[in-house]
Amino acid sequence: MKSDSMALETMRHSAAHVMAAAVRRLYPDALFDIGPSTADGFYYDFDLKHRLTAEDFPAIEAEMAKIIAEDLPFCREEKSRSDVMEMMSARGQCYKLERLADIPEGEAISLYHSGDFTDLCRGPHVARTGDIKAFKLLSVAGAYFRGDEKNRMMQRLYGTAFLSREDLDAFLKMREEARARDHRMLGRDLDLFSIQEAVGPGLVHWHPKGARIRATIEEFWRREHYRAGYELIYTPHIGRANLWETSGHLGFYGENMYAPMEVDEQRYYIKPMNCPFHIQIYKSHKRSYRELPIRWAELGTVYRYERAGVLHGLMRVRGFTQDDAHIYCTEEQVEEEVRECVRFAIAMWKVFGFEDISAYLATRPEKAVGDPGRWEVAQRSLKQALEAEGIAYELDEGGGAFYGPKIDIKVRDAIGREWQVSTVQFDFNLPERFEMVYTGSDGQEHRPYMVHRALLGSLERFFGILIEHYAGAFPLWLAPVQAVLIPVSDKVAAAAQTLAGKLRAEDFRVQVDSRPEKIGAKIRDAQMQKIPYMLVLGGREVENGTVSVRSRLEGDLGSMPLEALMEKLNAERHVALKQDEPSGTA
RNA sequence: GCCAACGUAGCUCAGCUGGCAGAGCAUCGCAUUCGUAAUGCGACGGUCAUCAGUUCGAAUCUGAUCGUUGGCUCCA
Repeated sequence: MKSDSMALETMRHSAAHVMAAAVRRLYPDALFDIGPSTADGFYYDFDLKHRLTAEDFPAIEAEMAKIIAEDLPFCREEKSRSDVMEMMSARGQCYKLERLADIPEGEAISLYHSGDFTDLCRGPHVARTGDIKAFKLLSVAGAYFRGDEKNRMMQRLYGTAFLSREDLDAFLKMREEARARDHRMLGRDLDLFSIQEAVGPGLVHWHPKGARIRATIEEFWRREHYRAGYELIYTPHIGRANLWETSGHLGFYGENMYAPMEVDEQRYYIKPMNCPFHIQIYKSHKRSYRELPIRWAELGTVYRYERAGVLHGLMRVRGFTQDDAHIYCTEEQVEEEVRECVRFAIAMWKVFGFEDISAYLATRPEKAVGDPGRWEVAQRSLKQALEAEGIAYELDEGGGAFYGPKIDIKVRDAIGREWQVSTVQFDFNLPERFEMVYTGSDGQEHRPYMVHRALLGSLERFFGILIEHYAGAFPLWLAPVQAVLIPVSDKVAAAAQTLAGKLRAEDFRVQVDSRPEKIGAKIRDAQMQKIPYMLVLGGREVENGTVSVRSRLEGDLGSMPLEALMEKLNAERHVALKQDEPSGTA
């Protein structure tokens, strides 16, 4: 397995060389940067006059196929720095010269030759170009030299390669699958949400069906928070400039904040964060150690200016609602509080069908505020929480924010993609800036520990992930329309309305499709809208007091009495929610 | 913000080197009253993203703006 992945990486890197060689044959003026393998393929960065587009791919692929058919050997050659420098200068390969300068003095400098193509490269490579089994070019995009936006923009050509044709086909099929469940497309087709030019980019409209799902999520979220010992609060959407000066956001987050509005000669900013408001509630009166831990949660809507190029459907927006909470506690309580946060996050994700959960632990960076002893306490608690809950994690040493260490939790969706979602982070900055204190049992003032945490992240992004995870086919408890009633003819239309009324009285979300269409057409529409159940009602059913039930997944289930249907639906909608059991997160 | 591509009816798309704006689906109307993935006929629907320019004439060519997409950078 390990050696397989090594072999794959090596082959992809070699494929990048072959692609570069092909580009050189087709565009002799091309300057080369680097061409590494990536998680699912490879790329190579070029600087060339011709603007590459997907239309150029067939020609490049054909040239690559030719090079592979030539079955050229990859030959390694070590050379002196000056020799390589001379060679690259002669060819005008300025990017290669810069890369050469990066190689530390004393380290071996190697070239790889394959036919007439030579590249400065550490290797390793496959033995011959013919070892590249299956490849395909995927896309072209701009990329800054060395990833720095101050540098020149290169043309990055992406491709992928696999050890077999079957693997490549499987990969392409998976890509197709990911495209088919794109939340932007499903959001429109299932009438869940929209983002409109007339209103502005990154601003989300939740249509009735999307809103119904959101309301269901929010109800569940609130109930679980109360059960877990949180209090819920509401705070304003704007606040005076002075508040943001105290918090420091105007200084270090100002670029992401919207311009202020002036009211009564005071400047007000729309909030990019909820924290200062939560802190103000904390500071509304003197706090005792007896009140701690304090856990306050809010579905807090914030607005952040995100650069135009980064917006993406629901995944990256400019206005969004965080499922935010802040915990204020004593040092003794830190460990337990952090562990509860992690436990709560895991429980939450499992309810929504995400089972594969892992994490990053990011620790103290070079530049940091706060007492190192407190950082130590915080980091230890985060580590212990992950280990106690059995969550696999990667350590990102020095990757924390300047104000505190954090855990980021990631989940894998139904088609294996990872999403970074929940976060638990300490803050040693805001309690100082706002001079937050509590009175201890010793009668002295102490600084509380402060933890920010979001379980779902933002409702918008969470919704996007959820749509793609379920491919729009939501489980019964989330489905905006749980069942559609299909009267066979007008003769039973009234009976259908009566039945719908009975189901609504039991909190089922049902609609009646009374259009003068054939049953087949109504079934088809319901299937395409991914409605879990279709209830066909005709003379037979009305006479017997039954309904004919069709499941979205299993097809025709035959007739059953109304009571049996309700029982079935009830059992199914309560599976995830476990409504009558304690949540186990308190 | 940067590089590139794109923007024609609610949706998916056609519209050739500049010469009358099109189809399917959806919507609406009429007929059909139907038994588990598309009933038939008809109608409505567009400042061709916006604004300038070139031209006798622009959906088509040029520029700017807005927006979208794929990446880069960012993601306190």
